[in-house]
Amino acid sequence: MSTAERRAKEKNKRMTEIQKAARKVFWKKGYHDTTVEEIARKAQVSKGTVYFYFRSKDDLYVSLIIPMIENLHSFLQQMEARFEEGRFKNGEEVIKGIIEVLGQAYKFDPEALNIFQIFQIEGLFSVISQPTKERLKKLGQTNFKILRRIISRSVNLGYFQPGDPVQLADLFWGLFLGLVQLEQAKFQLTKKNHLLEMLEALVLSLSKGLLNK
Amino acid sequence: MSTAERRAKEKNKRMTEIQKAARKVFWKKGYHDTTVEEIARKAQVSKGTVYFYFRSKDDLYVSLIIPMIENLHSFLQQMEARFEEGRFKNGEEVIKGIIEVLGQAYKFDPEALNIFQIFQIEGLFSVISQPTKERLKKLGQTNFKILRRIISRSVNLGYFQPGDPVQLADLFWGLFLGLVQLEQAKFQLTKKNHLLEMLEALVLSLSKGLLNK
Amino acid sequence: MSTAERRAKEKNKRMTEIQKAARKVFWKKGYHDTTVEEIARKAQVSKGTVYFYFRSKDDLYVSLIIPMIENLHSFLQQMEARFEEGRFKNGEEVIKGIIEVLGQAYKFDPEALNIFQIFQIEGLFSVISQPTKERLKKLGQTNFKILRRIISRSVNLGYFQPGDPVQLADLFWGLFLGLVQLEQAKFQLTKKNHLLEMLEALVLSLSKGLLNK
Amino acid sequence: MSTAERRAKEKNKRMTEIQKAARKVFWKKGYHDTTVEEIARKAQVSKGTVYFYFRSKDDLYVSLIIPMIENLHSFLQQMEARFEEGRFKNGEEVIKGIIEVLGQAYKFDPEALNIFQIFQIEGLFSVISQPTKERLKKLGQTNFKILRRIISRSVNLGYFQPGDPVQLADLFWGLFLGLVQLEQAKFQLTKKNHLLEMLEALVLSLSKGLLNK
DNA sequence: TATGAATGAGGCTTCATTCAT
DNA sequence: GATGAATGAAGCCTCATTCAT
Repeated sequence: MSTAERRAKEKNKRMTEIQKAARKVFWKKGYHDTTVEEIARKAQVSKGTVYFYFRSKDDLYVSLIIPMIENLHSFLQQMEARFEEGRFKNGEEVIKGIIEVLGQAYKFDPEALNIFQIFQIEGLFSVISQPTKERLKKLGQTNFKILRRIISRSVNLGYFQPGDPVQLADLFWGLFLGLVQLEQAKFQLTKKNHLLEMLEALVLSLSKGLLNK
Repeated sequence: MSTAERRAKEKNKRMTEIQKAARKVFWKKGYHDTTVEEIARKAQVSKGTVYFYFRSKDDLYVSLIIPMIENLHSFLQQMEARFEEGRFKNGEEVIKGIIEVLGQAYKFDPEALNIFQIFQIEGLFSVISQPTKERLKKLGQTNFKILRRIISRSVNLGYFQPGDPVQLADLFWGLFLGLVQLEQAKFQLTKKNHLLEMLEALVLSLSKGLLNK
Repeated sequence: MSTAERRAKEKNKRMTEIQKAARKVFWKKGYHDTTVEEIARKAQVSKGTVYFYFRSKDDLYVSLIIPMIENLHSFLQQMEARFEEGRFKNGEEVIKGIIEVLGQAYKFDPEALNIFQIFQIEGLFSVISQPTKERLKKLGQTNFKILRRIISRSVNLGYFQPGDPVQLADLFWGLFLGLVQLEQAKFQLTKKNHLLEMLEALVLSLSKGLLNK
Repeated sequence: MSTAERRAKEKNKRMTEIQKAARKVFWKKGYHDTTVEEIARKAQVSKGTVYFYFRSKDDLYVSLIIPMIENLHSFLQQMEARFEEGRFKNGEEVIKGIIEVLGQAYKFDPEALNIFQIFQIEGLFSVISQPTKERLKKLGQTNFKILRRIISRSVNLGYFQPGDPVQLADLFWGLFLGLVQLEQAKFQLTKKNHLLEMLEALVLSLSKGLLNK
């Protein structure tokens, strides 16, 4: 390994460590109540170092969210591809598929997902700078559009009962967000997380209601 | 009307005006990014006046939420009473009832409801002071308990499919929260609000999935 | 009694009540931590009323101190007059006389005396506005000069041991201030006040030390 | 000298500079009328820097006083030790010893001593936060107790006239406080300080009055 | 006269960000 | 590259004072 490579690796490691620390603190205290100071302390580096790797607090924050969204994007794309290939034979399988994607995203990085919500409710919070927000918005919307497309085609295929596909997508998305939220609130008390089980239960409930049988 | 009365009315009006302004700003920017300065400006009063009517920023914030929670409490209590009187003949009616209550709460004060969520995700945000949080927590939990009780009895009555009532309550609550959230995000873009329609659609979807038929 | 007289009396009563309340609060909390609000509340009047009778917080504050200084002035003048009349036959009587004057001043208004100290240590505190301070300074110095004159003559009469009369005056004055201060500190704990006894003891101790025998 | 050492020294210097500036301002204007702004300006640093070195205004304030009290504590302990060793042959030597200790304390840091008084009259002023006050109180009381012990034993040894040792301790302490105060007030005018001479004179006066001969 | 709502200057403190070493 | 001291903008809050009623 060349010196340059080792350097790059070393650099990368530092970055990752800072992000790891940042994730913990952001997740525990929220954006505003998190100080760069605390992140630096937890990452065992100086404040200056944090600013060496990240332009700003915002930047660091977003760096935690992007992978999460991209990950979700990747899962959704895969699902859409499989959908196009005709792998989903009926509505129940589609529901299961969607729920699975959401579950995977959650498993990928539960903490990032939590942070991700903040972005989702950005109508409520302007936790991040306007340009950053725009960038995230775009990414989020792209994902949402894929979801809509899948649902829309499911309706066309007669898998789902006729209805507004946008509304159905909202239903899924909102359900998911709400449950994550709720789980988090409860997690504070019980330190146990039931989201995955919840999602399972959801499949059963919804599959009987939404489907065209 | 006596002078004293007019004064009292005048005073009350000012308070309401400040709250109105506060609601707008809190709702637009979130707790942290809202400055008392801006609230005062929007309410066309001085900062001092805000502090004349409210002990602190927290206090003002909570003053917006409490009525909402209490309102929800009242609706839930009414529903529970009706439930005890045997007014709900089957699971579908229970679902409709619950959705209706949530819808009423939303209609009562859509903005407050949004703010209320912040409290729901308080694990993520420590947006408000500890004592204030405790106070809200208690109120919120009481409401949640009523909801659980209703669902639990519905299961016992055979209205709903057997299952964990807590999980079902979570399902409703999470669904509701998530949808409100989503609607708000969309409201930012379209300025149109579909929550009530969404809730309607939800009745149909869920009633077919959850019910014991 | 004419209407005008009754009015004047009524007015005077209000003022006195405010001063009474002010004295209590100033004495308990000190100048800075006392709010006009609290004085008004304790006097059962509105804040506006306080400002009707007193130009400012300073003004009210000083209004409590002036009588105290004037009272001391009067006592000192009386003593000096008696001294000139040759009523004090020896140094011990002079010491007793001085201590008595200080004791009387204390008895006259213990609280005001406490407040009065603040003025004494005005080198340390600029609790009051400059012009007000000047005014008080002058009054205080006048008193101090009388004290010096008495001591100076006592030395000339051979009552006291030769020494700088200014220094002796300081000794008395400082002793008195220090003791009052100490008593106050202890008063916080024991709620008992021993100043008068202390002054008695002082006579004994000093009379044996200072006198020319 | 290593870079780290130089840095540490530099840092220490800054702190001292801030304290120096703070002392001047606190001493001139008193706690309340002193603004952090002014201290920062006088120390030629930004407000933020003051808070980098001191947690709060209180903290800075106390940092000026503690050394003084500790210094006094050390002197008193030394004296008590010498007392126990039988170094003080008679009452006059004890008085001289006490006065000397007080004089040393004054020499150590005249300004801090002045500030210290504010604490002495804390019944009157609640100049500092409750916890801070408690901390100071304890330190102050410890010193006072040593003084009392010395006096108490002096009485038992027949050095002093029978009497309440607490009262005698008060006498010394009050005298000292009062004189310091007075000197300070005069210092404002003459810019000359006679405290040490005053203390000398005091020895003579008191030694003749208090002693058992 | 009396009230008390309203004001706004000013104080303390936090913290993201910069920069000399 | 890394550090951490230094900065200063900005936020919350208090309270003496004013003024319309």
